[in-house]
Amino acid sequence: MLAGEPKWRRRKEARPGEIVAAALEVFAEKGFAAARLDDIAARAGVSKGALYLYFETKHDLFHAVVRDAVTPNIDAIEAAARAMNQPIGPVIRMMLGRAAEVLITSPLGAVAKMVIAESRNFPDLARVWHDEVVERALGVITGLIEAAQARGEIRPGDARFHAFSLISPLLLGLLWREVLVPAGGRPVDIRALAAQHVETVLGGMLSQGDRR
Amino acid sequence: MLAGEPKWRRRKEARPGEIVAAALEVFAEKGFAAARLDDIAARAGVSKGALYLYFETKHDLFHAVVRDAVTPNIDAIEAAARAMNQPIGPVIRMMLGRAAEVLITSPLGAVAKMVIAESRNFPDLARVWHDEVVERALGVITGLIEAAQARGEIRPGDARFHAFSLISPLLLGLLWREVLVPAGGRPVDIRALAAQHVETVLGGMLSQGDRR
Amino acid sequence: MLAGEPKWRRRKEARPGEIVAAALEVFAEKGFAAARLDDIAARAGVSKGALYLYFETKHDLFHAVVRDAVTPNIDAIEAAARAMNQPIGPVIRMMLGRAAEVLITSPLGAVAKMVIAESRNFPDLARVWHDEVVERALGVITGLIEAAQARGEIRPGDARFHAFSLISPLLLGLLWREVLVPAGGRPVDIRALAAQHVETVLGGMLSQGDRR
Amino acid sequence: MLAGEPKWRRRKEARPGEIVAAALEVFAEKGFAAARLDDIAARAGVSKGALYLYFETKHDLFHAVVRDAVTPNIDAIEAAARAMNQPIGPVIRMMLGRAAEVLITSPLGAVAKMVIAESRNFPDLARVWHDEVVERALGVITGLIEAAQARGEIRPGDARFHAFSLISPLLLGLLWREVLVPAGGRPVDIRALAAQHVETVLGGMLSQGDRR
DNA sequence: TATGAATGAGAATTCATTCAT
DNA sequence: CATGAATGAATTCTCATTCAT
Repeated sequence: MLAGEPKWRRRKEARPGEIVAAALEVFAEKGFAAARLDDIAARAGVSKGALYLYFETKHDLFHAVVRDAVTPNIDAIEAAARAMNQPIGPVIRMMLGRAAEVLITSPLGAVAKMVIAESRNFPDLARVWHDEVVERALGVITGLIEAAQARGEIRPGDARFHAFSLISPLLLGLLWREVLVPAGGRPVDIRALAAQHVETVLGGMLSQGDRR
Repeated sequence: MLAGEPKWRRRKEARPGEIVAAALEVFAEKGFAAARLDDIAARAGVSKGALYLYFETKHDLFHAVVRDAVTPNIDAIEAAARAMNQPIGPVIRMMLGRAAEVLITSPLGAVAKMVIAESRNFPDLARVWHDEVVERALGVITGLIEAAQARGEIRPGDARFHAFSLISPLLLGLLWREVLVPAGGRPVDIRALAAQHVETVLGGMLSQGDRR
Repeated sequence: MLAGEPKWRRRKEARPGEIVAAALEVFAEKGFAAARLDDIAARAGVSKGALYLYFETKHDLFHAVVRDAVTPNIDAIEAAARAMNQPIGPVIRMMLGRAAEVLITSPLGAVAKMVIAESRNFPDLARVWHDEVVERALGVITGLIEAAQARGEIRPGDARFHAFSLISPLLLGLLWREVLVPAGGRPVDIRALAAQHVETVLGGMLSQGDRR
Repeated sequence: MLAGEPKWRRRKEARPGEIVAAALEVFAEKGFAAARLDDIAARAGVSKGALYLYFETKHDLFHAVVRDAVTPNIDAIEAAARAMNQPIGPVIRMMLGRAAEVLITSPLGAVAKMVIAESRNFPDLARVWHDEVVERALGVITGLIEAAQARGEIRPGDARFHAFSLISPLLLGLLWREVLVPAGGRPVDIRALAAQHVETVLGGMLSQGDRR
């Protein structure tokens, strides 16, 4: 070994992130209960004991995984809400396109699966998802629709239901990819699905004169 | 315990069903790994050992739970496919209404959650769902849409994507009820959601002359 | 089914014997602890509950198996002791030949294996074997040798050791057959082994003038 | 517990040996199936879980016990084969004396008992014994005898049977000590038995001129 | 008598967590 | 900080024994 070269590099800063990343993989693969800390430690390149330097318990680590996946996306959603005064058609197209992009490229799908699976065992995580992700995204879209209805761009009808109508194929696509493709289902082109869906729904939602 | 009350009673016929019902509850509540056979036995009013008279392993019992929930619904889907030559609007309205009814009143929601959660640990169950439930339902609807497109009732566009568009809010509603309502989310009226959604989507899908 | 023909034949008398025979097979195959009463019952063509009509416990059944194998052989040994006043050579040849025959054709080998295996868990069975089988057989032979020594037919030396010398290859052959042949060992011709052994040992034991 | 006394100590090197030793005791006492890992752990001064740090399963531990007892004795046997060109009488006397010593002072007796008991459940262990212990020892002695027959020192006759004749009282003595002495049998002086037996058998085997 | 469904104590095995090093 | 040996509570699965039928 070369003198002066440290046996291992101190990475106090990086460690928690690496552990969370490894944990995400293992939790997504096995589910919370079936995931073994041994595996997570091994995948993070760390000893089992080291996990406990950064996280109090397995539950704690799971929380961190979910929160870490949620946090960055909150801001993205908030930002999207700025463009609220544009004509609704292009706004919706843009938002769904962007949302599809996020879902495809981030681990949100895997985390969503975990939250669904463990919602009864970790009610607080389900609450975080509800409050910070779902309700927020839904609120933004519902707000856009209500404003558009007020302007006469969109036909009357429950704005929240309209938001559900718009978002839901993304969830379906997500779970399809996470659950059914590994089981032999043919892959779904989420972007294309979202694009066609938006046009269909806009076609049904927009007032006669606003079809564009 | 009342004197003269037998410690147990022979129930060979009824037992498996009772056990599967109890197992469904516990698995839905805790997930596969976290569910304890003790709890399942207790909820079924049976000793732990009795479980093994009817099911070889915990895995086996889980399989039985999923299959028992799937089987009866397969026929319902098949039956729905008969009405294929009606004008598409009423047919779609009827089918989605009926599907919403089934999802609301059957344990399919809970089972879907379990399948999503354990898709990696039980790939064969994910496959059963894919083949027997999802692909089948999707196939029926896709077929209807293609026929309607051939008749000029529905605009061009990927028929499978249209089917996704139609079905997806049901999945969202389902998971909303299973996951987010217990976490404090406000309940969703799945029937009303389905009703409004159908009208919106039909509005966007139907050709100009067919709006009805 | 022919009228008048009983569904099954009452065999109150035969049952215990059939059960013991089945138990011998299973115990010999698996050992006491690993033997399952289910298997014994099945092999005896009887329900598990029926076992308890004839034997109080699994231990009890094991006792019965060992005793049933031992009892008939005791008399044979006793009978052999009558011929004690013949010249020793032919007597020994005859006795060992007969013993080899018994060991080859009776389940004594299997039972011996069981007794060896369970001697610590069933000390009383080891005692029965010691008292009723081993010590008895040994006593007879030791007596014969002592008498022959008194007559000057056999050289001086510990008569009991001489008895050990004579008997031991039979035990070896027995265990060879039970243990090593199933593991790939080449079979031993116990009769031939006994025959050659007797001549060798007699050659060493007999006084000079008595070689015959 | 004394304050300051650690709940456990790191013993990575020593542990496996300690556990195997404890396991040998318990297996020899109870047999494989009836031995409880709890007992083994307690006797090794270790927690139940620690067993699984060193051995995958109970079967695995049993294997280790048998192999550990066999291995060192293989070399001893091989070494004994060097002296092959001496006159046969002294060689045989020496070998049997040494063998008796090994059997008396090593746990081979207990292990032999276990192998006999579990030969059907662990056929591979029976095979190891056959190949590594029995056949090897027998081979050496058979070889010696054949050489001596070629030199005319020993009378004609099946050399392998002669080897059986020589060895068998050791097995008898062994099992006597393991099985019958605990059941009340009077102890056997294996050394004296071996000594007298060798002389008797040599007396019958050696050619006329070679009696020494 | 005979059955076999049901029991429940017990055993092997796993794994989150701790702590001496 | 970091390690990983050790712990022990928890869990699945087995099987001798019982007892309603």
